Amino acid sequence: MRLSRYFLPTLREDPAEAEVISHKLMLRAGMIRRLASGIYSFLPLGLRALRKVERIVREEMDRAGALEVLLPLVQPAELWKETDRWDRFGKELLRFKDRKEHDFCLGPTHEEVITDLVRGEVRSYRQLPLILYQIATKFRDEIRPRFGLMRGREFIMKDAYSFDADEEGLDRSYRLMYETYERIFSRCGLRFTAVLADTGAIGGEESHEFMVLAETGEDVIASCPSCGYAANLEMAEAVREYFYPEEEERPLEKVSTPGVRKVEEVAAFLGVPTWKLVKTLLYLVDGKPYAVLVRGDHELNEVKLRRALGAEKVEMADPETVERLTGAPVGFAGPVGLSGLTIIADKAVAGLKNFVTGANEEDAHYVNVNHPRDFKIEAFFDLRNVTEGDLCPRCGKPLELTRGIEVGHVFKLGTKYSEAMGATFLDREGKERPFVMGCYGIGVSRTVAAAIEQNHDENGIIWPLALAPFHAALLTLGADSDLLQASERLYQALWESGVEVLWDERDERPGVKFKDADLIGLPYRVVLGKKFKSEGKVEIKPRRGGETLMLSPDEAVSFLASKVKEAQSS
RNA sequence: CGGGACGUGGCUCAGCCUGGUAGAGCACUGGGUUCGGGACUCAGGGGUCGCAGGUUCAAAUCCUGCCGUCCCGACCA
Repeated sequence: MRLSRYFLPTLREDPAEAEVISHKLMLRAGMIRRLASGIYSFLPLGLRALRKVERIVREEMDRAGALEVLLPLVQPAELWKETDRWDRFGKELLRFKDRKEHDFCLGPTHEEVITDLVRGEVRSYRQLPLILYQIATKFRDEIRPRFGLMRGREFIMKDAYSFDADEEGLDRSYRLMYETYERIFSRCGLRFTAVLADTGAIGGEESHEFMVLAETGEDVIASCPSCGYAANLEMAEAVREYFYPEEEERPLEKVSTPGVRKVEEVAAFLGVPTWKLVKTLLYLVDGKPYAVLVRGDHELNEVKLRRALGAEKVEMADPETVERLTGAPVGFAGPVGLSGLTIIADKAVAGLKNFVTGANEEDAHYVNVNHPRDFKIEAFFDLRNVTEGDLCPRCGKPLELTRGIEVGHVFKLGTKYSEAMGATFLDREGKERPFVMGCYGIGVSRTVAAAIEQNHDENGIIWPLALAPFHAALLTLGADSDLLQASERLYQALWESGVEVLWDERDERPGVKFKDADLIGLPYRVVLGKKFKSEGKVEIKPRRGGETLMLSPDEAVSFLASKVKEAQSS
């Protein structure tokens, strides 16, 4: 492609709308443009990168024996009512009516549609297992879209669904998809890890997330360098036991703490360490009030809370509810004297002596609180986020916390959807049974952003060869006809030998070409300039750094062709 | 949904507090010089100052409402 004829509007300055690096760079490199909040157009360069991811996904899914379909974006409400998700799915489900006043939604995911398709067509265990997938646009009306393609409302996703006759079959399909995902992200040239995950709103039994490791990731991963255990925060079990020093229980005492609410403020005010405080968090769990106790220096994890109580929905009580339950404004809740709700606690609270809590009274705290002397805890659970220093639940060595971007998610769904929708087949004995299902997603557009988030420097993107929109940039520095003719011959020869090259033959100064080349970050930069005129050599420089090669045009072609071939066969 | 910030040529922003003929840099068009890390110069084109109302002799500027965008939080592949 000749750059003078390409559509590549690069920006020299960071656009005001972007905060994270991948978003800034994608805008600056002319890959995407925003149409509305969380909704983006792909420009030619961005589309080429997207297609690279899609192609790898497609090849690997096909290799695994999955079959590609294309399902509708617009879906009728009736289908969603069958699984009750019409009511249960939050506002992310964008609903609307057609001209006949029939309810529809934009598909945020396609379990209902695929289950409907399969229940109509698949009758026998002999047709199983079946794995169907699509690469398509999804729409989720996110509460707060942000970070460009990382959390858009409209996005490209690969979603796959497996149908098996039994649990063993599901295990095989799940394993197959897990391995396929490892192949996909390896081929993309990304550093990633698979972690244990919660199944969330989609529901199901077992789940792993595939995380691209990047400092700027939204998710925290707990991993164990010794044994390879890895889980996201919701799943990482806090196994560390605390043995508190023997202390005599001192008498309960109410102290005045005017205007002091936050843990750090209270600790500083009373001159005690933050771990001697116990936070009392008020929650509505499926509508019922709970007081949840967590040590002052720990953080409650709501997903753990939901799971511990087997609840559908947990939400923090609003200030009015807090006041009604405790008789005090937010910031002074405590377990002593609380009634009409259930008190539970994180395990780390067990055995803590003479701690500090709110007094359910404005500007007052209790000191020397003791359990069970002063109040009663119904049950202890693992409710807190692990922190640096927590121990691996599998091998007991210290855990490390790193950040990642979720690009893939695999679930075992079981029969949740097939039962709800009456999707059944006849087994060997002629008995009707629901399909045992799995579902497997990859955020395709997010993967592009994650790749940039993981691979960039102060000058721009540094594409992994497998995802690069072009393999190389050819810069012609100068406009004399010899140079242009030699460049054109090289350009043709590169394409003919399988090297996708973007030729910058614009009438621009060298600095402009170098800056743009760095910004769009193609893996190799090939320069024809002075050295070519004097010595007949072209300059090849890897974008990632490393030595610059001076080669003849023929050598340059075979060098780049071999690099490309190498990457494609890995 | 709560809190905060912002909205002025395609982009980045100044001007607003203290009302008085709409600006800069980049980008774009034409000329000249330049040519290995975002050149210089001359001449140009391009703006309902987010929208609607109000105050005023006069509103980008002050007031009210709405819309949009971004950030933090709750939520989520």
